[in-house]
Amino acid sequence: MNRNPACCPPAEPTPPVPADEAEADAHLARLAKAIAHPARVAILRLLVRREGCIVGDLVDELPLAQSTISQHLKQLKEAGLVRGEVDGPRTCYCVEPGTVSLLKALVAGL
Amino acid sequence: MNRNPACCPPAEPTPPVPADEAEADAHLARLAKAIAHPARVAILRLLVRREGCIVGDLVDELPLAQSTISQHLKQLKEAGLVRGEVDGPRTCYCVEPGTVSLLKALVAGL
DNA sequence: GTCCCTCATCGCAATTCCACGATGGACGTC
DNA sequence: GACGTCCATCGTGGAATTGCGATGAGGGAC
Repeated sequence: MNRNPACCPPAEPTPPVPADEAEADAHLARLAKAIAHPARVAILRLLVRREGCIVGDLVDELPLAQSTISQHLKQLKEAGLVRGEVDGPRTCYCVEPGTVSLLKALVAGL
Repeated sequence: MNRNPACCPPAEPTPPVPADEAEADAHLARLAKAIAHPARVAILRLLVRREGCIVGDLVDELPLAQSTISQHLKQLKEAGLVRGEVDGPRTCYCVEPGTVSLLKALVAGL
């Protein structure tokens, strides 16, 4: 069940740096909002643990409907924390390490 | 304007440690939600910078109504990131270092 | 006492979030 | 081709956020 195809270990371009004050606040707020729900934290953790994950795996692990999980994945993707690549009939999601690092840096800078 | 009375530098009890997996997720989600808005990030940063701050100072710094800022402060307080103490007619807010440390640790542990 | 200043709280409207079932597109398998 | 699996999206309710002005409690100054 732990499929780890060549979908995920990508060379992310760069962990971009925060710009000025207000923009850093806004960026941190957006990233924080992305993980401001227990289900999304759980998803992120699962994706980190096994490097990449099929949606069906997440549906098995979490007590939520498939559509709900898909929605949470969308939010994580829009925040840039996660990437999804179509792998035949399935979709493989994986974390975007650069964005996660940026989040950690922004929080550490508080 | 930078008032720093004896209100704030308190000896916070302890930075409590996360418990099991699901509870850590929930706690991280709650803290993340507290900073999931640019205004709250800005407030937190201001409180860190000058150690403690009167509400009026925040109203001067931020482009928001007094009632809105008071509301954001309430959310930060409920998350435990901030503490408010009445100082005569005013109220002095300051960060709760233990909770901030916990947030940093939880994010770093992703 | 009477003002005035500071701030928390109370509606209220507009928006967004959260969860779900249902639908449908894309892709293998046969 | 027909069928089944996997998943994204739509539509819909209910709840929570976000912003504001208005109100009022609490304390100093006089």
